[in-house]
Amino acid sequence: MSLEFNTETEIKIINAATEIFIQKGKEGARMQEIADKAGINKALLHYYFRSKEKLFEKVFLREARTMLNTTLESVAETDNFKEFLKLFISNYIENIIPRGKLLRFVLWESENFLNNVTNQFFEVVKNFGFERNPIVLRVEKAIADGQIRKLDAKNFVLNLVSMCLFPIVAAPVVGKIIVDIDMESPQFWQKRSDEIFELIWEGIHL
Amino acid sequence: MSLEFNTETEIKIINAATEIFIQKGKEGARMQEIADKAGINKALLHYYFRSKEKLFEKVFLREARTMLNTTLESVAETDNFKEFLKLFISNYIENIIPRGKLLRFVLWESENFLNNVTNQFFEVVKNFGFERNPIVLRVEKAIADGQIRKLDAKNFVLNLVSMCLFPIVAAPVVGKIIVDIDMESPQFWQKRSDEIFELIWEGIHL
DNA sequence: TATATATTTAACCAATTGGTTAAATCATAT
DNA sequence: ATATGATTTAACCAATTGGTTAAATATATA
Repeated sequence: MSLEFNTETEIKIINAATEIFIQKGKEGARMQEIADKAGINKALLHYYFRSKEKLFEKVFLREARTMLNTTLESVAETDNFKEFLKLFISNYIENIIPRGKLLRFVLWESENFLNNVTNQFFEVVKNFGFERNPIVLRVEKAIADGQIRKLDAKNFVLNLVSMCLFPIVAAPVVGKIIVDIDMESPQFWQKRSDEIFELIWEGIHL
Repeated sequence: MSLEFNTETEIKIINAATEIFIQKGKEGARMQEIADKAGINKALLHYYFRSKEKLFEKVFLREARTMLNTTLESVAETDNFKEFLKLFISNYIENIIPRGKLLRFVLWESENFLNNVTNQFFEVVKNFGFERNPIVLRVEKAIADGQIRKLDAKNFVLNLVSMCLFPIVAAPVVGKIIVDIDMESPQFWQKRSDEIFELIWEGIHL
């Protein structure tokens, strides 16, 4: 399915729909509200995108792709794995912070589009010029080069990504539960990046 | 608000509602479907719980509480921090695995009930006989006792919880994207527990 | 100007949804 | 046996929702 939107109206619609869908979910969103936010009427909305179902699918897939792109865009190019790690963590967190709600949305709605998400993933990876997940590849290389100790690369990447993403996904709850932290402040996330790096690096360096 | 349900019918309703709400979310759930699953009719459903809104609130808060209880139930009592860590990770993962969908549900719907979730949290913590998050307390004690190196306890706990929860929250997507892993197999999660522990322990022991 | 396309207007529709009502039935305990 | 509360039945309602239609109008292009 093409995810390119050409005409101005198409773009206005998709942007409005994206905002509403992320905010309220597929079931909670209302076609009328989307039309209003796009500054058009319902007739035209259905004229461009036949049904809510089809509109949602386009929105969701584009956003899923955004998430994957954001991930790969956070990968720094450097032969020094220690530096790579430090940069990835701070880049990734910085890039994801403004997308917490989107992340929750994707995780919540993804179950109905699993195969499509898979396809998006491999397309994005290919677009970046890789055959497999470049982060896993990078870790495997670091092991082979003797830059870090032997470990299970996939679980390691899962750990790395988890520490970056989960606190952002769960920010509303975590922010309320853990007192004395302000999850809106850049300092918190800066310090958090350092703490993640330190824990990981201490746990893997030779 | 009381979250105790006494009569058999109340329980049947709450259980049915819980299943449907977790599966379809607040907006996606249908009162008729809940009544059907509870084996009663819509009139009786509204006779017990006046509105969808009120029914949902009770369901959501009880489930949020379940999540928090599950977390604290995973805390093992042992003076040896290394052992504590090992046990917590494997217990927690084991306890959460059957609740992945619930976790997604809570994270997605929580924004409208943030204050209630906060209250639940402190109630649960108090029920377990603590004044503050017992895991954070435990880490602080381990530092004070010289069992691990100095570090930011809150960020450490955030890291710990993230590595346990995120892969379960994101399991549907992750399972599709990372090939060669079967996230349904107990062996995968057993090995994952070991990998998490190893990474953390290597990163914090003296 | 003529033609084609984009957009609005506004009414409309069928289906669904949350919720109500009143009378009938069932169960149970006094 | 009867009184009380639990449950069913079944019809009903108003509001909302996704979606359609047809005619009018605006816009741009040839």
